[in-house]
Amino acid sequence: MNNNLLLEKQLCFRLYSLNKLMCRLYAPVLKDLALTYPQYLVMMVLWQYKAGISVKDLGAKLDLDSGTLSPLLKRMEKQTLIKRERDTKDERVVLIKLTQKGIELQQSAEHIPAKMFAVTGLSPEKLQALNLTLDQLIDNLGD
Amino acid sequence: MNNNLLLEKQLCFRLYSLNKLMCRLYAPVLKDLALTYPQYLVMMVLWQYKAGISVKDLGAKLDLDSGTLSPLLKRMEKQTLIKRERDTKDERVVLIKLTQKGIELQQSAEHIPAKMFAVTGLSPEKLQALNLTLDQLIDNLGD
DNA sequence: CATAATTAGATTGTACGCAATACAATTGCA
DNA sequence: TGCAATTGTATTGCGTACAATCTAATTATG
Repeated sequence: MNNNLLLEKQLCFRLYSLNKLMCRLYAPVLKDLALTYPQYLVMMVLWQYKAGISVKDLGAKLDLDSGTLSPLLKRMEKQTLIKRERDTKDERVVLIKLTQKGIELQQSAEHIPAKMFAVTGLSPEKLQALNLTLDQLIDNLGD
Repeated sequence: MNNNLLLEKQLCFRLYSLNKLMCRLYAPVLKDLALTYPQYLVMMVLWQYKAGISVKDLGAKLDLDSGTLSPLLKRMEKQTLIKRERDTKDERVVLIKLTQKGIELQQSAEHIPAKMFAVTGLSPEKLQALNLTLDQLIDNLGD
């Protein structure tokens, strides 16, 4: 009997498990900022693009489509973290911009990366090596 | 300005992206078996435990709670892939067992691991090294 | 042996993730 | 210019994830 179908052998299951573990580890930290994990990812993009970014470009960065982003962004708008404005140059485009509250939240998030790095228990070198391997894999999987 | 909050620097975002990429790559392959990705994970456990397994033990293997598993298993029961029976020794326990259809589906899945391995573009050695690193990380994150 | 504590599942409510579809704005081209 | 194709976003529907809560069954303890 072929045993290649064992759960423990699958790379995909490791990635599935790790993603869930990460979400759970971030959850209590992000709760202080009243953010969910995907909302935190959105905020990281917006902190980088303070002039604003279209839903489309945001989706390209996060690899998420409008079916996910539209309701997610509406919830964030309701929390007054972001504003949504039609682009006057192209009315199809919705530009996402941080509110003052959204901008200020960055300070409260500055400590998170170091904190989460510590949780991984990896040395800086191991982390970098892992990141490189994962980037290569993302590339191979034809992102 | 601290730039540790860049999306591209985050290990968590790589894992988040890879998990989604994996799901998308499996989706068309699993569509032939009429399985979703989490259902495929459940089937792998059941193919290993043909005598049956409790919902609790299944949840421990997959790291999923009853809030996720109960409806998921009901959908699988509706597809007649599995049966759900109360354990006569302990009426609180629900035992999950494959139907004949569920058992036979394994043959149709045997080709999937090799196929997906090919997609990764990794050598067997690189894959094994990556799996080891990820297992260590899973361990560190306190699975 | 009665009752409190524990355990196994189910249910409810919220939030993704994504396919499929719809629609309005823009662009391309005859 | 007129109209088809394309583009950007929104909506709908389904399937996870998971916290919180509930119920029934079992176990522990005085």
